[in-house]
Amino acid sequence: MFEVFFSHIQEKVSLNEVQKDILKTFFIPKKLRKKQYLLQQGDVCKYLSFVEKGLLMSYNVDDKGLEHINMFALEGWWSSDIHSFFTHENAVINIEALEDTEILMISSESFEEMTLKVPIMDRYFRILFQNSLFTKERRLISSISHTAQEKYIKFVESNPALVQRVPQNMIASYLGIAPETLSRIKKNIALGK
Amino acid sequence: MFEVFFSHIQEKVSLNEVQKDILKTFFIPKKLRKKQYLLQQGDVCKYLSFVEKGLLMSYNVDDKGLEHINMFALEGWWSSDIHSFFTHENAVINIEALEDTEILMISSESFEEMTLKVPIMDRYFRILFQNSLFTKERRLISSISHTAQEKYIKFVESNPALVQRVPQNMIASYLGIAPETLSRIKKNIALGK
DNA sequence: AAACTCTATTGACCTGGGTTAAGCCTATTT
DNA sequence: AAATAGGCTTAACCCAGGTCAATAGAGTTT
Repeated sequence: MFEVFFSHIQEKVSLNEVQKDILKTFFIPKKLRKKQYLLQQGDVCKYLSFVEKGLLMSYNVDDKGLEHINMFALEGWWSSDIHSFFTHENAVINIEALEDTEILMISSESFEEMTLKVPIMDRYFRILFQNSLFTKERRLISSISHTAQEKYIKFVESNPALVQRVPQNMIASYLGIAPETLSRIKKNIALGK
Repeated sequence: MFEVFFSHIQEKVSLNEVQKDILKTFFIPKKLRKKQYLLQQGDVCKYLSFVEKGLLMSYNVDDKGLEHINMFALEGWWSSDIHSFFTHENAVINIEALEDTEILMISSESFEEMTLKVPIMDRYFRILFQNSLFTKERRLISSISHTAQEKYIKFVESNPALVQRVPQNMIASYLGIAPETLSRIKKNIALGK
């Protein structure tokens, strides 16, 4: 159950067996069925979750009632409404399983305790957040300076696994374009642009 | 010189005098004149900088030669090309002073050493990055689901200080809209939308 | 296998905001 | 104080991509 988990953490910091055993006590394994919610907008996000197997997506519904996918989380990714998790304010996103999924969850109280008992986890999450930060930065730049077609091409290049596993209308939503537009883009690309 | 600096850090973690003295040895004070570059696209970003006084902006030039402002940094904010700073790859952004500015800089080697000598700084930066992460997330959601006018109104609400200190065309660039559009939006708002 | 439900495609039409270009106003610079 | 530059506004025009609507598989349910 913890294979993917420890291997991902050890890409960033090293852990000894004692630390691993302590970590295991803080995380709760959970299985989600396809289409099952992990979090609903308006609830407080009590857990930060690591995907061991499967696929999650998070999305928000805007003031006009439109859904926008914010992020997908494959094996080895974390998912949560970070703001809600750390402040206990209401979540602004929904998290849903796109496939049957196995996760490891930690509550915010446990998170606090974990960083005190295994301080190197502050370092792990510092590195994790700093990496996500620059990925988001790139996405933000891309959302402003690229055309819909350029965004799609970049997405396919950097997320080949998702293209296989996620329906096309969800990729459109993630890219912030209409599904009809994505369909036309694919046609253009097939015709050699 | 370190007043704003320590007060900001101590909003997130507490430091004793010994830790403060150690930290002081890692940071280099520097003064920048208005319009002076702190970093240019293509160079490696050697420093992470904290703004004690003044105002920085970072921007990138896209494939089409268009400039996009990514972020402003007022007193109490950090600025750098995080990715370049941590990986030593070439920076994709420029950082420039919009006013005469005083900063505290730390090199990446010093950063590493600092986190080893004062491990609570891993925690400080974990919290800092996690907060920036959710701010970026919000901006990304906003860039997709709001109209140009809504984006501007939100910006004014959440950044009143910047509206005073930054020229309008730069705010337009930050919001990803044409300066002409922003001018029209302000007119609309003045006319009661 | 018929009835639903989801997803993708295609066409016709429309609009928010980009582009181009001109003119104006306020600071700097010389 | 004249010249130059940077910033702001306005108008005319245009287009990438959104919206609406119809059609058609592909997968599920009864």
